[in-house]
Amino acid sequence: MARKASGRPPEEALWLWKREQALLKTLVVDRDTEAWQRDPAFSGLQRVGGVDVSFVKGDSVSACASLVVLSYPELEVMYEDCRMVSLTAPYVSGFLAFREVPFLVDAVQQLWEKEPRLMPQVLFVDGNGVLHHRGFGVACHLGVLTDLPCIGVAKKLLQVDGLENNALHKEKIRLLKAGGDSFPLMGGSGTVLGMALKSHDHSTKPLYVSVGHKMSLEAAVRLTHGCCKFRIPEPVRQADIRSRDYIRRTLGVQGAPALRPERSKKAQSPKACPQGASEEPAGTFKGTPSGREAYPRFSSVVLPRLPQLSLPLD
DNA sequence: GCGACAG
DNA sequence: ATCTTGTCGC
Repeated sequence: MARKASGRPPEEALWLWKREQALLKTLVVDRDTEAWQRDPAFSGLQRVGGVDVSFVKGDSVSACASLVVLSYPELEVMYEDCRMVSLTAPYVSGFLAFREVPFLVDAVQQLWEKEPRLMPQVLFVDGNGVLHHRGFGVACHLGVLTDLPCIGVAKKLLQVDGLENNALHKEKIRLLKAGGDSFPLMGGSGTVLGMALKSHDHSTKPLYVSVGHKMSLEAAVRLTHGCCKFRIPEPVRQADIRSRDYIRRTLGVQGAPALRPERSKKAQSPKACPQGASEEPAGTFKGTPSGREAYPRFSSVVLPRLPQLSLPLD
């Protein structure tokens, strides 16, 4: 029952999405807002979060959205939430957030309701922040909707505003010596959109870090390096590993030759991990008249619902 | 036809 | 994103 991907949205929808991005972009804060962000050792920082969405192989609709929270600086998982969702919007470069962000916001919202003390003080997002076609990537989008500091971490350079993955760029990468080394990514307008970061000593491919929300680029790069045990920042890496694992166990019985006849979909709770209450797949926009509003919009709907940001005191 | 294309 | 085994290195 692998549903197929919707084609490219009509220009009408893309126009609305661009308008949405332009509106929300005015709310982005691209500087440090928390004391720990300026501390040389990030003292005061205790919880870092990561989000990711993994897909079912032959299906472009079924996916697993995950949110994990790790302790800092130990980087041990203290919270995990994986849930199957049905994506409605197709993937369109430049509009990734409209496909994935609603589910990530839900996950954050649920964490706030059930384990507010575990709310991360910063979120690592798989994708770009201001390093984006219109300066508002998925990391900015999630940051604004949740009001949490966010860092965009992409694995490939998004070639926008004059940025090119050309010979010169590759040479700069080759010159990065040790983990933590980086160089600025300057857009055509002379603005630094992000940094290419060698996340650890023996990594060939850099990470492309950009500001998502409520954090300076300098702090974002420094913290990203501080969260890398491997090339991918541990919060995002754990979210990725666990979401894929969840999928593998969810349809492992049906997908491959059943080695274990008695294996339903019940196995999940290593730590303090709510496994998505196993209800109907989220993302099936209920109060939506079928036919109209083919794609979700949420800014003005979600913002008022979110709780006031007041970091839990320990 | 060719290059781009976050996830 | 996903399709995919072994292999080289610490």
